[in-house]
Amino acid sequence: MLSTAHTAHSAFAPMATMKPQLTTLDELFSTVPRESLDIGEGLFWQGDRAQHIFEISEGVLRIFKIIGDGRRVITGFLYAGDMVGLSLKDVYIYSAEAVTPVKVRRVTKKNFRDALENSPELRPQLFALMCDEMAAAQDQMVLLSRKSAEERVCSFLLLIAKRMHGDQQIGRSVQLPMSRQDMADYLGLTIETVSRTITKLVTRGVISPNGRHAFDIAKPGKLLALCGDGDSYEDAGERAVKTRQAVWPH
Amino acid sequence: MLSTAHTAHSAFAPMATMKPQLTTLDELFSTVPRESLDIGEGLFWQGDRAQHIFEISEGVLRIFKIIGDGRRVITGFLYAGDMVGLSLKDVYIYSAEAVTPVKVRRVTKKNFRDALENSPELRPQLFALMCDEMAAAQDQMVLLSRKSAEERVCSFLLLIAKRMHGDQQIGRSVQLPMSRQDMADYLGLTIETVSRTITKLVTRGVISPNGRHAFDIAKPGKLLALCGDGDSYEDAGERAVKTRQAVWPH
DNA sequence: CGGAGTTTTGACTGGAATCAACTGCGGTGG
DNA sequence: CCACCGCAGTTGATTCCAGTCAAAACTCCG
Repeated sequence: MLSTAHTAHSAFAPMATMKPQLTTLDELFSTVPRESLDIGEGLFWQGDRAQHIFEISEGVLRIFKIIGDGRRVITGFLYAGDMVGLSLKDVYIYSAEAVTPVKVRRVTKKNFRDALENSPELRPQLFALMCDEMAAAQDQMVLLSRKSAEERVCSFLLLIAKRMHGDQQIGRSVQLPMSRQDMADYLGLTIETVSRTITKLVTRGVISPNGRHAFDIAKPGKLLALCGDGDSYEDAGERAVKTRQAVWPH
Repeated sequence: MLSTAHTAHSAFAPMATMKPQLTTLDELFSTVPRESLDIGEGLFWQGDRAQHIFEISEGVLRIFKIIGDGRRVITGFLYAGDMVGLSLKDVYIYSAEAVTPVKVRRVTKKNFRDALENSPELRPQLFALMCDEMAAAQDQMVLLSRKSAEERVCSFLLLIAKRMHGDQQIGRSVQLPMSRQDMADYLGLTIETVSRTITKLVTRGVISPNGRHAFDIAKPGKLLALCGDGDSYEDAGERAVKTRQAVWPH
């Protein structure tokens, strides 16, 4: 994806290792056969010995944790191209299940480590991936910590809309393959609140249903305004700093 | 921008660089002079150009995001030994302020990248750090998504108690240098709810105050039971998997 | 057509937020 | 030394948003 350095590189050192030098993380997985998961099937469970790292090549996966009395928290939905299983622990600290039919490829942690050590080009890619994941986790903390039910649902619709269109721009339609329960467990709400909130958005003409698991975004501007990210500092530059200091003086 | 081409040569020509090989991340920072921050002083702000990575050598820092209308979410407290500023973005996506007087060292992102590329020993350390951070973020999502006010406060007390004693075992006393407002913004509660919850814990004899910003843990077992992590799957192994499948069948 | 699972809708409850008053403490200066 | 101020924290009264409990409606199947 980035970097054209490998051309120069391979000219000097193709023989340094027996393994072929990789230039993208995708290539690492591309030689492995794909495995299929049915809807609802688990890829691994919280507590399993963590021996593999997976790349999703098709479908949607949910990642979740469960605490004592059965409360479930979905910490993320993963789409084609995402990786899962990255961790230094020797057991997985969360579970992964298929939301839709899923195809994945797996490599062992050892092979993954070796590939990284052998390819300087892979490392920044992994670093970038982990940073993105961290940023997403922080956005989710903001959502769970301070956003209203309506803001949460709107944020979610926008997130999935972006995901579906390659993170570039927001499309006019959103597919929501997951159940209302999944959404609730991701947004820190109940299934009833999610349902009511969606109904309200439909009634107000912000979105319009297209079956139960798809919506058209009728008023993208309105949706954006309702998601609670305000005049988001994300692209406001210097001015943002001023404002922020005014709001939180010390 | 993040060309890594030069490292390709280093396999053949380790002398190509003047820099000494480092074996721990600490060493990378150890040559740089320390900077001091007063209480409440900012290290950097959300939106600033991200040019440095910092290591905290003393004190406590708060990391937070602010959304439009002034809502603040503290995504973490950092202690001596922690690093901050890791990101691939060219601007910081959160702000960092001193909770107590703080001493930090900084290195440029470029130096940081170079050191990583030159030292195979550093990379797993960074990877481990990022994985831990990710795991902490997920635990925080669980807290914010599904825990009651009391569970949140108890979890927080246990977290800080662990932090203070080098992550090994929980001490009998907890120092809370941050204000109630900071705690509230970290736990997704209001200042009043934090205060009331602490009062209740004191009344019930679970903890006992030691000034306003320190507590003794009178009943560690009780505190652990109240934190909401239940018969935590974290150390339950195989049995946990069974139970989980029973609770969340498909 | 029927039945099970999912989603929606309705009535009511409750836990944390909000609004407001008060307390305690540390610093400052008369 | 202590009266005063300002701030952080506590406590109390009330509100409200989302949760809970319950039932109906819709879908997807066989």
